[in-house]
Amino acid sequence: MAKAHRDYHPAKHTAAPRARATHRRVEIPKDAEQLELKLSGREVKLTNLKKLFWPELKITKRDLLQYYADVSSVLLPHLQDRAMVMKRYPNGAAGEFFFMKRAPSPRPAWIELCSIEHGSGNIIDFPIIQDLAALLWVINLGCIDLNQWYARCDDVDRPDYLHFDLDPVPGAKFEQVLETALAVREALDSLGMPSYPKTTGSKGIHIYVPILRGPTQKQIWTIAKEIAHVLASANPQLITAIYKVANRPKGRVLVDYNQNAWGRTLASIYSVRPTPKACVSTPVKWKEIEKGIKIDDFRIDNVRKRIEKLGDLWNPLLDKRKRFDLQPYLK
DNA sequence: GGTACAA
DNA sequence: TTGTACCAACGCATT
DNA sequence: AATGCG
Ligand SMILES: [Mn+2]
Ligand SMILES: [Mn+2]
Repeated sequence: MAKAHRDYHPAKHTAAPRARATHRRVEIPKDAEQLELKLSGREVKLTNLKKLFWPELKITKRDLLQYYADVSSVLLPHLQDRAMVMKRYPNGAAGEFFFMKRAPSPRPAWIELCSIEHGSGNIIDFPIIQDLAALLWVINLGCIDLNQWYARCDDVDRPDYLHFDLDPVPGAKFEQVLETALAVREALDSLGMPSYPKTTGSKGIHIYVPILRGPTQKQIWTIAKEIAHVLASANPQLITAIYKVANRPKGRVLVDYNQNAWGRTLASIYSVRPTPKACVSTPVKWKEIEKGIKIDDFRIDNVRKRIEKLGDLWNPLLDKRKRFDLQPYLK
């Protein structure tokens, strides 16, 4: 394999034979402490099912697994073919966490891998979450939210989207995040870029733009940076794009373009977050942002009902067509 | 959450 | 048998 | 070259 450098990161996708049936509702029993589930012929062992992941809310690890099983049909397409960074909370939402990139062993033979060479020469075998069995396997490891790469495994330096990560600087209220989101949409509209918002489930909003695959992550970063700085200068009382924390004016909303970088990730759509109320990163309509929403309107206990009603509002992010062509904007 | 290894 | 360590790492900006 | 940042 050729050596990795800034704009070239070889990767190899190790795929097992596919068994990707869409499932009827999978029901995880409430009375078992551990069990093995057989899903399309794949056995996955689920453990510590009665452990309280949110003690105050009486939400168990079993309940978290059940949530992910229930949303899997809308979630899995967004994870397809992407390396997954695991953020593991074996002792629940308030417990300590650690990041893990290598798919741990032993593991089921059907866990697919994305082997990515890093600039340092390190080669890391990330897991890819391709089906319900793999999803439950990774949640059982203690993952609460899911953090997948922006680029698919067959070309890990050419992402499928550009995004803006809106973070309130201390002192800023969520209303300002909403206002900033609308300003970002307006700027993207004027460039002809389609844009889709979701709550992060934590404190901010993510806005994604589906793009035609082609530009490198670095080129996408450059464009996002330009847009963020234009927005900040046009709305200096509301928005900042300053990278250094100490120089960042208080009470503004950071339009963080810096996450558009190789090997970085954000919490995925439909991820439960390790917050006190078990909030979920939830796609919303621009109309809802205009009307006003709150982060904790969307939680592990009510998002399933919303999905039943609205389907996957981010389905356009998966569309092969109707993706924005950044080519004319590349330097 | 699960393994490896030391005590 | 129990206890503890381990489990990631990029690249750009600033200094 | 080392540190800060997310
Ligand atoms: Mn954020
Ligand atoms: Mn951020």
